[in-house]
Amino acid sequence: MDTAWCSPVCLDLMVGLPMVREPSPGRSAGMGTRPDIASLACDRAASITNDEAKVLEAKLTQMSEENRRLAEMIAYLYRDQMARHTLDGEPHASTAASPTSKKRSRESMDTSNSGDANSSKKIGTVEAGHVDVQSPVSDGTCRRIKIKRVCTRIDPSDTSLVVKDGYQWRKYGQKVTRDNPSPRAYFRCAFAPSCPVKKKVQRSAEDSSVLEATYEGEHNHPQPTNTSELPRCATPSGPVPCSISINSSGPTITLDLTKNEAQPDLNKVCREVASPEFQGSLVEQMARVLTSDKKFTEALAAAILRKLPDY
DNA sequence: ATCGTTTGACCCCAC
DNA sequence: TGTGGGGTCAAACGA
Repeated sequence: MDTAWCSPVCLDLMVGLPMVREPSPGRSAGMGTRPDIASLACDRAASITNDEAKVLEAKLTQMSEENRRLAEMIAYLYRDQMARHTLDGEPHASTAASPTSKKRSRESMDTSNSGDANSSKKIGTVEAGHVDVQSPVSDGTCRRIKIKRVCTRIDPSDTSLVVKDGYQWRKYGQKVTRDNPSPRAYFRCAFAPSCPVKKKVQRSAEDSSVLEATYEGEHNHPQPTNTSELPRCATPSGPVPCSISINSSGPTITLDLTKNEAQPDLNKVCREVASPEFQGSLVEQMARVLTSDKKFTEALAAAILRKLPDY
C-alpha cells in the first residue's frame, strides 16, 4: 500500500478570491432583490472600453501563465514520484531473504539501500527507497514487511534524532552500533497501540548532516495529518496528489505530497513544475472544479464588478 | 499523576 | 558452544 508510507509535506496554495464581498454603497442601495451577479458582470463587461478590456485580458493572460507553470510543476513532481514507485516495486536482489536469516536479511537490505541513498545525495536533501522482505510469523507462514529507508539532510548541530514524517512516534531504545559512532534511536508508532510500524533513526556514518530513517512495516491506521477528507482529482495520466476545495475562506488547492512513497527533491520539483504537461493538467483540474462551483462563479463575477467603474 | 525519554540489562541470532 | 552485536524491555527520571 502506497499510503502506508507518507510524509507530512503538505502545501496549501490559496488561489481563490475572497468569498465575502465587502458591501458597495453605490451598489447595495436600491437593490431590493439580489440580481444574478454573473449576468451583471457580463452586461457590465459589454460596456467597458477597449483599453480596460486589454488590461484585463493582459492580467488574465498573466494569471493563466502562472497557473500553467504551477500546474506543470505539480505534474512533473507527481510523474517523478510515480516513476520512483515503479522502480521501487521491482524485485530487488536483496529482498529474497530467507525467513531463517533474520539478521542477515536486515543487514543486506540496509547495504543495498544505502547505495541508492548515497547516489542520490548529490541532488537533494531527501531521498527514499523501500523494499519488501519476508518475515516469518507464528503460524509458520511468511508475511511481507515493507521496509523503507529515508535520508533527510538536517542541521549538523542538531543532535536530536527526530525525523518529522507526520506520524507520532514513541522512542523505546537507543543504541550505539559498531559501524557508526552516532547512536541509533528506535521508535514505535504511537498513534495506534496495535500499529506494528517501527522506525530506526541514525546519522549517516559518511555525512553527519544526514539522518537515515528506516521504517519497518505498514501503518494500520490513517495518517494523523487530516488530508484524506478532501477529494482526489483525476488526470489523463493518473491521479495527481492534489485536491481542490472551496470553503468559506475561498478556493484552496492542496498539494498533498504525503501520498507519495518518496520525499520530493526540491530541485526536481522546480523542474517539474515548469513542464507544460503538468501545468496543463492542473489547469484542467482547476477549471473543472471552479467552473462547476456556482459560488465561485458568483464570487468571480463580483470581483470583476469591483474592478470595473461604478455604474 | 501522567506521559515520554533515557539507559542499563537482557534476549536472540549469526558467526 | 562461546562470543559479539543488534534489538527490545523496563525501571528510573524529568517535564
